[in-house]
Amino acid sequence: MKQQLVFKALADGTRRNILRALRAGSKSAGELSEEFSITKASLSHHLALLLNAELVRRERRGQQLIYSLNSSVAEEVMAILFDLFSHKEDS
Amino acid sequence: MKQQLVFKALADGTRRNILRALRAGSKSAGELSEEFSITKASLSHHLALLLNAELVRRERRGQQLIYSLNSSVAEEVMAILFDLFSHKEDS
DNA sequence: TAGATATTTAGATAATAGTCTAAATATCTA
DNA sequence: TAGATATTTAGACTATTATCTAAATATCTA
Repeated sequence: MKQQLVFKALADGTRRNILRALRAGSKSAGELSEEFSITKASLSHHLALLLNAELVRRERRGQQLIYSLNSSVAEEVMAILFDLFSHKEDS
Repeated sequence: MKQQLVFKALADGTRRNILRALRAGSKSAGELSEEFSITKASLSHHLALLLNAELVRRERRGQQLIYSLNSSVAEEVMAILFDLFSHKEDS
């Protein structure tokens, strides 16, 4: 996991909203685009960053590309935060 | 807690390193500046963002300003991540 | 295979962010 | 109170990023 990619990906509100939208289940790029008031091109850009950070997975189903959450990276982020804020004397 | 401020603050590697540096205990701006190869002005800028996000606390001791970790916000961030990656059916 | 649909990629633009130097503010001490 | 020390603030510059339109790619279906 590349920390920098993950934290940069999480730094944008639209991308966090995309993750939230995917909690209901996996969705195609087109389905997601209906929920956001940005162009499909911009959404695709955000999805590419989320994918690059491994926060989401992608699989093709015919003409569509289906995106879904990758929860395991969230666990890694939490571990990093836990470490980041753990006072050295504590451990 | 303002999510946007916290995630933006965590998106920069230097700022995450500042948090790491503070795990050993609270430090003054000057002490911190010895550990980073940027100007005091730039460091001050980063500290202001961390403070604004409430990831660190600050108190004056004479001429010095002492910075320390604010672990409670880390816990909040973890809760948000937990929520962000929790599939709706699960809850 | 042509045309339609789904999505991404390319290139441009405007806003945001990180860094620097120089100047300002706050506190201490002789 | 004057000068020294510690830190921040102001203003400028460059790099990065979010967004858009237009064009390209991939897949399906008649």
